[in-house]
Amino acid sequence: MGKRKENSTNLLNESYIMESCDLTYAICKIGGRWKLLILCKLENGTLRFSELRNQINGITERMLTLQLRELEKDGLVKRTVYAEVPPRVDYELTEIAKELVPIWAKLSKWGAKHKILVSEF
Amino acid sequence: MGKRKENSTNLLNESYIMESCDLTYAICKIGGRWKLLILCKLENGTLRFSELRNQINGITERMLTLQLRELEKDGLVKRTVYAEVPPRVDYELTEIAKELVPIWAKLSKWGAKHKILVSEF
DNA sequence: CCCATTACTTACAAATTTGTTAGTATCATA
DNA sequence: TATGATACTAACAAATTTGTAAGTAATGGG
Repeated sequence: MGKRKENSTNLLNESYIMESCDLTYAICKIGGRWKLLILCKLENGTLRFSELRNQINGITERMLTLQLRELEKDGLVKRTVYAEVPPRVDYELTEIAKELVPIWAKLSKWGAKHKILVSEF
Repeated sequence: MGKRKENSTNLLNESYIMESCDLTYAICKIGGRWKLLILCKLENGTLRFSELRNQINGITERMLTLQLRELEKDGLVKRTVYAEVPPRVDYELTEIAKELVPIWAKLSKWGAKHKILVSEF
């Protein structure tokens, strides 16, 4: 998000892990603080920047921008800019991201169940 | 992993997100740097601390300990200590974690596919 | 008594992520 | 000409995660 240091142990470890484990790779792509919330909001269709901002409690414009940029770079979100003033930018899920939706659904279900189980102990 | 500051915006945001999105909740539970690699190694059965350490390239004992502790606290891994010297500690997936295995498998597949697609552009 | 083994801890430092605050550009409209 | 709306960016600070290096306890074997 800021630039990362090249050749830090940290970065090397991350690279190694992403290479050696497709699962880690997958989850890294959606691992930012707000990414999943953003992706979930987009499940039902296109939204513009301000709509996302308003639907996600607590996110700052900076964070929203950063997370969207990464999602875009990673091919999960498509960004469309309209040449209007005031500006208008739309975001939507890519095909690749849509493939994830049914998997998310299961994970989400697991999360809900697990949340209860753990909080009950 | 170190203790977190109470009442930081960061922590509040995290709490909010975990509450409002089961998916984020789920993924947070497995989001540590080495957690998935650990969980994957345990898919085939019980391993002891040193076996995990040896099978995961680059992990330090500190990190392995920290991640295992969180996985244990979150109910994903079961820790069994034997009263032996030198010490012997076994780790295995819990039932809850095993429920995730088929989901991981799909995510992992997606990751593998996505990795290729993105690197090709 | 000394050493090796195993599964950790501890104190510290570096890297990374996240948050805060204050801008910026553009142009239609008042 | 000043204002407002929208989607950002920039500089900085705080919080959090990750890594480094050096221990520790207990006990069987030499």
